[in-house]
Amino acid sequence: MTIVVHPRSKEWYFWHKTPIVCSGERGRGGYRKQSASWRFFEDRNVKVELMIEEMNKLSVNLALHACGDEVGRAEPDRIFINRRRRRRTKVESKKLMEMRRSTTYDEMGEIKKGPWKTEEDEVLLRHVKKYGPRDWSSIRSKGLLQRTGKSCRLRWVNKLRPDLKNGVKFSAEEERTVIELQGQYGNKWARIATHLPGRTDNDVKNFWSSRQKRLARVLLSPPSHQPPQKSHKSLREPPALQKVPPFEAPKHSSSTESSVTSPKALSCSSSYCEPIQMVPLPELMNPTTTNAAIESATGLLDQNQNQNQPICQFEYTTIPIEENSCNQPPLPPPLLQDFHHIPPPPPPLTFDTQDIFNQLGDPNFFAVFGQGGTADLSQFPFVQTGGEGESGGSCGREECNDPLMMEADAFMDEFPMDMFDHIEPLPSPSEW
DNA sequence: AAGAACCTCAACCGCTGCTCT
DNA sequence: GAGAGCAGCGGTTGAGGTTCT
Repeated sequence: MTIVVHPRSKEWYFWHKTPIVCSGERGRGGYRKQSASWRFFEDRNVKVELMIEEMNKLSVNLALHACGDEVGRAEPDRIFINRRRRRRTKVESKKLMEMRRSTTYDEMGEIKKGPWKTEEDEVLLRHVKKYGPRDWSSIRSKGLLQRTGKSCRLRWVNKLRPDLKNGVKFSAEEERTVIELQGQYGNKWARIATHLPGRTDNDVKNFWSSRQKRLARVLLSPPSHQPPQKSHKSLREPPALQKVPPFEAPKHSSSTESSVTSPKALSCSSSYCEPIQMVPLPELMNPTTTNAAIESATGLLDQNQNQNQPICQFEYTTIPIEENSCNQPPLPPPLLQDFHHIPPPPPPLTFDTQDIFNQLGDPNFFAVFGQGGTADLSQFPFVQTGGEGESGGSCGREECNDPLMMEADAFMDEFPMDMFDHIEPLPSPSEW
């Protein structure tokens, strides 16, 4: 986290993954490190004391703009942080990128994070040339780069190492290899990568992860809602997904494991593996066969076929599916191999504004701010604490009394309309 | 044109195991 | 043998790009 101050506008940029813009007039009394909400910054390694001191010195008030994931509001003594996962528009993304490119920011002695610059790569390459790919931490101790040894090593291994197939998609052969080896070794990406020249463990991991997500989505999407590829996904399937020929792959031998929910069962650690015939992935795209295949593979068809609403149990979850889709002839069990590693369906959107307010209703939520306790709730304008307090004043609208009733956009409406007009790309440093 | 959904990939984090003192 | 430091690994996150609505 880095703090950037614009000398003219006195805007503060708290540089994390995304900037938070702070500007405006100072309230009476200046800032004090008082509110538990400062923890928000402390957790991000912001030098809070310095920040407060500087803010008081410059007489700037703090208002948090929505320029990324963090959204909040500030009052003279405290800051209210909310988090809102909002996808940036293209315009916002461009602005952000422009800001990042044009901003030179004070390192304040902190470790640099984020994307690598060409100059940094060059420094790293020079170091490796001279000393070999080792002593990563010495790069920082020698003052060559403000990066951790870990970060340097990662950069070298994943991007700078010679003979890497950067930007080259996995061939069908490579995909086959990964699938096969994953079945053999489990998620030992580094080990798998040793069989793939020019590929890193990160490459393999990313490939596998993408593939799993894709498969999971295909499996979880209701068959009846799959018109002749309304889902644009399979139109964009990578070639290998469509062309991977059948191949031999190990199979879990334990019949009891096939429907077990333990994640341990996901990897083929069993010593007894027998080769099975794999079904080409395009089969998975067929909604009429997929669910039946799952049922067949998990051995649940028999259990459920008498029920009115057929259920396809898949690993951890139970998925109601369309009646007719389970009446299709099942595929042979080998298809199971491909489903073993699919994670349970993701939870609902993790951290949107509604979640925030749900959490605000939970007394334990504020424990994360360190000073815990419901007594602190009064500091938060969106939480009804029973008493009147000053909290109500900061809200100014009756609907705010019920956090659960407050919509995300209503929260945004709390900001002055012109506040967001303030967000403009920083001028280039030369103009400062 | 704008937004949503999805994909890819770079980079970070936490943990583990190894090596050295 | 204990502890510190480091390298490596696997999981996760988030930015940016692409495609579709």
